[in-house]
Amino acid sequence: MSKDMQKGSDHVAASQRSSKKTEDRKTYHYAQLKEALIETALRLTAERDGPVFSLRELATALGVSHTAVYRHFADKDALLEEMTQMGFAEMAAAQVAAQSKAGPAPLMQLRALCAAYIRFAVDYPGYFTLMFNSRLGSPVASSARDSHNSGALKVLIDAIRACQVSKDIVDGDPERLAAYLVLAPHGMCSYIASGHIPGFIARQQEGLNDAADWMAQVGIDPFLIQRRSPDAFAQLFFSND
Amino acid sequence: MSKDMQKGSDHVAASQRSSKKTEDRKTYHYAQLKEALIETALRLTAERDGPVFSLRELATALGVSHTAVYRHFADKDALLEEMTQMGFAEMAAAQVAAQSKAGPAPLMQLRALCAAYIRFAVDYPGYFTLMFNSRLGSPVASSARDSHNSGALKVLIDAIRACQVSKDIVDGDPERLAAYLVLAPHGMCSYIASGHIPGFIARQQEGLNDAADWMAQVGIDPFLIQRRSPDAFAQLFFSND
DNA sequence: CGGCTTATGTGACCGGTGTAAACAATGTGA
DNA sequence: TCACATTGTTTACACCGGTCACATAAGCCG
Repeated sequence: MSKDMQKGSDHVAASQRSSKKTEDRKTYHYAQLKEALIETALRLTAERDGPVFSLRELATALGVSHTAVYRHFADKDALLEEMTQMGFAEMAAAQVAAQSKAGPAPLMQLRALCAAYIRFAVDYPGYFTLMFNSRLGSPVASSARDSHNSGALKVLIDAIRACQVSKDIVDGDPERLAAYLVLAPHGMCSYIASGHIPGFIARQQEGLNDAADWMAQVGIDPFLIQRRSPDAFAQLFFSND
Repeated sequence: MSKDMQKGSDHVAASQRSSKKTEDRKTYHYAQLKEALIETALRLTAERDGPVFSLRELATALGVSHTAVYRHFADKDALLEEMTQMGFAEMAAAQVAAQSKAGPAPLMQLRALCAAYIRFAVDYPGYFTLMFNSRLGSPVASSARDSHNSGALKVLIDAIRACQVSKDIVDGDPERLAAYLVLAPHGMCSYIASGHIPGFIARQQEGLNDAADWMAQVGIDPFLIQRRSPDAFAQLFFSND
């Protein structure tokens, strides 16, 4: 069942070339069909803003019989599940990247993380839909998704801890803070992924990019030790009307 | 090339008819099949936490041929679309009910509305998934959904206006406030509907019912004119740890 | 009443989809 | 070299959404 994940760095291209040899007789295709399947499935998911493809389409796109998929995945859900895990990994990577670009200030890092959450859903709506808005049947998948999700949350939790150490935001269970801070961005992402961008974002902000930064500021402010005054907060909230 | 070798082996359709033969008309069923279809479809959706049924299953559950559905709906999306609209109507009704139960104070009403948003997703996850987490193809459906959604938002916007008049919360575009206030509850609902209840809610709160009230308080507080102090806010946020 | 139109349900069928089973070609280790 | 596990193919099945020709009930009009 568990296959050794040998790292044949890229023989895919080579084996694909083999088919170029004359009329690609019955010679076989991939040594690593699995990688190619995932890759293509991810591409289709990205193109269509969601895991909207059939196994047959996927297989024929790679010039392979549709049942070949079952040599590498138990069923379609297993494929989707692996893709989902890669989505969480991608998301975590995006978070880390955003954090490291934000400079040394813990509060700036925290804001960058919140903004990156939104940006991820904007940049990869297919991933987001796959990860959160689609229904994987098996409870196994669900638990795996949960663990990966908390893995992605880990970065956020650490950032919150740093902000507490630097006395930027209030003390208290960082996990709880992280879960709450993520709700509003997640809600917005859910709207976006389902094709419904809240009107005030679409109209009154210049774009989703700005909106991400704006939301990060607004969302975190209530937890700052040195909060804005009510007036200043309102001014921030209603900026660029 | 096997187009049609044997096709039979499904004659369950007559069973229900013969069973009701004694008291009901033998041949015909419903003058209003449409209502029965929607009703059953909603029941299945509620039972399965999402619109997970086939037209054939739906039809046979009512003892009719699956093509009968097409006498009342153009296609499956049309059925789902009508169900979606009923979902928004149900949600708006729940909002109004919650508001009227909250007493006369505008701020209490606003809190009740925010809590009711979450409670709706908890009570009717099938509806919620249908309304927000499923992908209706047609842009028509999407626009109808938007308008109905803003219809549901209308109640919230009015409540916000009332709170501004009563000097409970800050001035500013009520629509924008409404859209933002709804994000965190919606994010939580999206988590819930996708089977992922944030850990801190499941563990540290007594239940989702309490969590709804808690979230309404926490979410609105930043916009109060008489905000809590940072300490008091933190105390509220980390209540019942 | 009889005949017409219209609304509604039926069955046969099409292309497509996920999945299982038997089979065949490949590569690898003994 | 040869058995054998790996991997892709062929065939087949049950199910799905959707179309079409057809049957039949309901209503309407003379």
